[in-house]
Amino acid sequence: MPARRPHRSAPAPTVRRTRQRRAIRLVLERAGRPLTAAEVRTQAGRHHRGLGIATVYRTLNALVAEGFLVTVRLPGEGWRFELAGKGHHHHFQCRGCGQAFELDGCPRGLGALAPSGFQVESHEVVLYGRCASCAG
Amino acid sequence: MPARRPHRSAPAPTVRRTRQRRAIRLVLERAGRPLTAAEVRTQAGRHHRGLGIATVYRTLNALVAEGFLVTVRLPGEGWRFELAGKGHHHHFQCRGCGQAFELDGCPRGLGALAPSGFQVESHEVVLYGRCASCAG
DNA sequence: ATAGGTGCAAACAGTTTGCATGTAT
DNA sequence: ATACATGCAAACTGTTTGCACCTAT
Repeated sequence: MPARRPHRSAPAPTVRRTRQRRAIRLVLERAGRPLTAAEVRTQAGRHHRGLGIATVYRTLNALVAEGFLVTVRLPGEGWRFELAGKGHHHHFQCRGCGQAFELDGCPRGLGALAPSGFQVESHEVVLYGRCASCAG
Repeated sequence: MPARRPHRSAPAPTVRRTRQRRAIRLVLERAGRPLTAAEVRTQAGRHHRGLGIATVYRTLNALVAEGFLVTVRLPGEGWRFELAGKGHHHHFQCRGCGQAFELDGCPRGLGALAPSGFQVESHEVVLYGRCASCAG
């Protein structure tokens, strides 16, 4: 029987404040829209040269685990990350620049589309078109 | 100046009827819902052992190019393929079995969700929950 | 001093492509 | 007979993981 670690002694794993993490958090806080890992790397890389993509993913996933970010997936696209706590909303993707944006509001009566016997638990809505910059 | 190929002489590339293509078309015709390449391979493979995944993709993409199939992409999922010509519709994905199903109808007023300055060109709606089999 | 973080490169999954062989025409 | 189709393996993209080195604590 292996010696059991004494109760209450598990050292809370220290979360360190590194330059990379500061930069990544800052980028997300300022974005106001969901960002891909590549977008985060590019934007954070302006302040911190040579930021590795693995570090970006690890940090983003850690921020999701601690509840600071949530993930967003659009059809045919990779992971995006946005600030948590915004409540139910949907997204818009621009066909010009490819960027994703947040939308307010939610259409009603979506559940009525499901055939009988199907139980609807949640839904996603994505609008496509041109963002304000690309439409101009 | 390179010798130009004579007008009207391009030999129309013959499309061959192979066992694999028959099987793949048949699977899609009978599915009644969008299938992944892996699903197509499994189902076609019942009639044709040892069907290569590359052949499945090449055939599916050819069938899309000739207008027999259309592609469907759900958030976080790979390509799916369904029969063309069904008109505008959306999809349901079961959280139990992961399968995708077609829905009828379309909610109105989605465009109203977009902020001013954004031009909405199209939209996607995906419902999630449990299909009739998985809900039972 | 030490646990945790970083960057590189390798591993991975889904999809596509190159090439030698097979086969419908 | 010929050109298109197939199957395997390699290439590719986006994401994750292993590992030696680095650094905040």
